[in-house]
Amino acid sequence: MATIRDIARRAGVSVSTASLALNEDRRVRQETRRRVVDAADALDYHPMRAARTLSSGRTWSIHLLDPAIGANMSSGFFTRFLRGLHDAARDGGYTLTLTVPHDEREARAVLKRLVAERWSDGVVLMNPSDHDGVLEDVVAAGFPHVLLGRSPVPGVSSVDNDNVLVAADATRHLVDRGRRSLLLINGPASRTFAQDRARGFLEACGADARVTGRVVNVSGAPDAAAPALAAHLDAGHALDGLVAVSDPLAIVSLRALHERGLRVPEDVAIIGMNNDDLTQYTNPRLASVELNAYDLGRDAIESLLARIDAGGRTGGEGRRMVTHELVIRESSG
Amino acid sequence: MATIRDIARRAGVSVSTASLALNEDRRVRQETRRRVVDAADALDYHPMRAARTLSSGRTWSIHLLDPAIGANMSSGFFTRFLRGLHDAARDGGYTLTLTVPHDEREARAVLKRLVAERWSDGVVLMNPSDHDGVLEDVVAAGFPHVLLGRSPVPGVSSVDNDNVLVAADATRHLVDRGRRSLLLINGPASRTFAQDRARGFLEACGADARVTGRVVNVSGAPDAAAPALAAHLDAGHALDGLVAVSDPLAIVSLRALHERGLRVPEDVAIIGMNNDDLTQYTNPRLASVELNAYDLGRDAIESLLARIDAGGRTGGEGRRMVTHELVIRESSG
DNA sequence: CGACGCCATCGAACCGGTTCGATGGAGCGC
DNA sequence: GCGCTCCATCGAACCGGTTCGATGGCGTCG
Repeated sequence: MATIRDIARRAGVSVSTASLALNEDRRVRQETRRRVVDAADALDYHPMRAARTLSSGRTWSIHLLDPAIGANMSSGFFTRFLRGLHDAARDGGYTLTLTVPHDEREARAVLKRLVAERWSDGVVLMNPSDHDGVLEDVVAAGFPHVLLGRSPVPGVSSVDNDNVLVAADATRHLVDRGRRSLLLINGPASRTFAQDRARGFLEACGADARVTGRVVNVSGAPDAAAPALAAHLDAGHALDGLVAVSDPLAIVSLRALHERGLRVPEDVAIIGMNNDDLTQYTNPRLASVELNAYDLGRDAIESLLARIDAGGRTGGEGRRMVTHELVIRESSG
Repeated sequence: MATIRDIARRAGVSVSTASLALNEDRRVRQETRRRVVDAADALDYHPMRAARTLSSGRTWSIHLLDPAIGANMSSGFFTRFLRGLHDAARDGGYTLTLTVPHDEREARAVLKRLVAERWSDGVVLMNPSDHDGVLEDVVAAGFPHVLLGRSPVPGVSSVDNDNVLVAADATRHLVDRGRRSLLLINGPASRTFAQDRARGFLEACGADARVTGRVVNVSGAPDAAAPALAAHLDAGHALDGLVAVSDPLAIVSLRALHERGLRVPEDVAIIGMNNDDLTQYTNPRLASVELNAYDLGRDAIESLLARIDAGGRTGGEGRRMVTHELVIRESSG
């Protein structure tokens, strides 16, 4: 392994000049730089990361803290998001690091070490649960960060879909196809994304006097959608359009309707969200809302890098919204 | 940020003694260690990673090089695998780093930098395509590594399912349920996993004289299973049992059979592989083979750590096999 | 009582880069 | 010809740990 001292010796210059030359400092003469670069090429020189970090203070890596991998989020969404993160980080010259804490206590511990041991220059916080203290920690430390999937808190940058609009667009799509009695199969009422989607749904329903819209909240496994839906129908409510906040919820609903003898989309139109891989494999194929997870990842990194460049406490503030698109398939009529 | 010199000063010892005390060297007296540890606690001391790496030569991180995220592998499989990697790495005191090269050229470049700049102590190579030179590079460099999803090459450790047995077990399951005319919807014939699975399938078929087994290879998107299946039926072959090497392939086949008026499982029994999330959402629910991706991840790390501890060139050799289980659901009869 | 050995601790070098202040030579104006 | 500035380069300090060889105090043994 060649070190910078080897390069300096071979190029016939001092170590400091070699370093300046390799970092394209304009103080070194063109011809000197040339000699240094040639020597570096000849010896296949690569500066050791840890040494660079120690002296410069920058790690050139970004950490992803994600308690939810394989848990409450769809895998397809996660992998697309991860690719977005990765690509944007790489474009900025950064490497990606990853932790999957199993509970809040562990998340806080990891975050604390992350900051104290200076593993990375910034952190992406994925879906922190609503009551954890991870956020306070990171804000208090003035450590560069960006948050995913939650409403902004003062001083915290976040990147998210416009959940109000996502739900409203999906709802309007069903209304446009003539559906009048709608139901939203929503997530837990405690989560802000669910609150936002309920709002968008109800606003879209309220815009047309002929339309009635109701909301049920389900939590835990997607299977919980089936009894919730059954209760709705048993209560005698009319139903010809169904919006689900995730594709698994939509698919469970689809099965439940089928078992009650209701046809999709003839009797009830359905649209889900996330545009998971599995939408293509249902019968009928499931309409969904593409949330552009890849862009979410890219935007998160861009926001974070802005904050890093600004020195931590400021930069990339506020909430970035990522676009979404309806993906119309058979289930929506 | 407290440094080790602050600790030493507060504890009234030299820097070297402080370092030895914190690293539990038994040369330091119990009482001195106590003082140092107390000082460290009081100042909330955390050794900076880069400094530790620079002087000790160990990064305490493992890199995952995975060209396939979101591509030819199922997302659920990937996330479970990743969790396994993560958990085992964490248990060993290591952190996880990640790259997603877009093509072979980039993979080689990343790997080269990884080794030269010493980012990590070892690398997990996921599904390297059969013709790349990544393997040669890593073997030549004597860099600790472990490979996933491919037959072992001399000097390369690998972790994998026993693909011959996976296919044989799935096949025997259908035979046990009375199926006699079987078809394997296989991956590209160039991939070793596909070769192994074909072998297992044919061996299981050959064990019973009443059973006939045929294989079709498909590549690219899972949709390609439909025409392949149609061609098989059009050729006049009998068919009452179908083994697919992935769940998407199985689901596409299921739809294709349905469109030809064949019932599952009455006319044709189906079993897939990977036990993806989506198996629960098909109609009928899809039987599958659980490949224990989490264990695959854990074993990969364990093998890698053995190699790291052995100094790179040796340790954790050969091929580790991970168990699998049949998950019986409606589609297999 | 002196020599020896052991134990705990220390100082200094080292890992491989970056950066800052100093140095020396060339070019310029007066 | 002297002094000034500017430019290119250099030496040394520094980042924050680890590790090795040296040192000094103590108890033990002959």
